[in-house]
Amino acid sequence: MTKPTKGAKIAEIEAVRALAALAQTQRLRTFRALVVAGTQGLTPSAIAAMLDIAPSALSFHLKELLHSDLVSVEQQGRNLIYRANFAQMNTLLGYLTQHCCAGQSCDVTITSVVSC
Amino acid sequence: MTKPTKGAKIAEIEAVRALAALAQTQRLRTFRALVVAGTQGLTPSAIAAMLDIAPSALSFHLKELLHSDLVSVEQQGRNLIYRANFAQMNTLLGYLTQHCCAGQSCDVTITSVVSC
DNA sequence: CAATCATTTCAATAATAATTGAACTATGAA
DNA sequence: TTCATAGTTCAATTATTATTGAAATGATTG
Repeated sequence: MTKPTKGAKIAEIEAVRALAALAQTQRLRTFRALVVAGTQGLTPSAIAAMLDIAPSALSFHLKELLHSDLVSVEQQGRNLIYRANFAQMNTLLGYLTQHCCAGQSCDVTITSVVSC
Repeated sequence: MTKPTKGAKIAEIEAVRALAALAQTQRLRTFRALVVAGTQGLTPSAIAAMLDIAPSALSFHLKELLHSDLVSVEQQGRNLIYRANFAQMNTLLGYLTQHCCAGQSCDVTITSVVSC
């Protein structure tokens, strides 16, 4: 048994914002790339190269992700480093599980999810 | 330990669709209401009353939810009964957990999620 | 300092999504 | 039948999002 986290709470409006941030192909891919990159993070140019997306479009999408708190930025020299905010993603998953997964089959599924 | 489910897979495009379906206040509320209602489900008029939403707007939102397979409908006399599709919600959660939650802190969170 | 690289910002446009109200369809009840 | 109820569909409108390219910002290097 892993130690359970408290799991910060999230308001409906923030949940909607985070869902909207992920509800777009380019942004979902961006976020996934950041998840894969882990603590090291990625620069916008690296992401743009991976996803073949225009810099200004990427900038726009990164801002959406920032606003929903799903990613963070840090400046490093003349690069920016974006990182996935795992805590916020977990908070979102917690919200969805608690509010949108009540009732039957829920705990079964949650257990399956542990395989991640 | 609960028995783990297989957890149907979902493609990126379906995940995006499901996320988009939930990424809107009225629809998130609608879905939540259906989750709470459980197998009994709810009629559009019941939902419209609960959420104070115009019938045609609700119809539009329900269609979005249907398209993303997060809800199902069944006709019953002159009413329609909408129900949350828990399996699809679980599939979405599985997708998010596997693809957007890799790396550190994931299993910790998943465990916390079991409390749902 | 001048040049360059990384990135953002801005304005214009294009594309999608949401809201409204009226009209339509189907079922069941009087 | 005829009427009322439940819900959808449609067209018009409005609002929100996304894409583009050009210009601006800011840090680093020569």
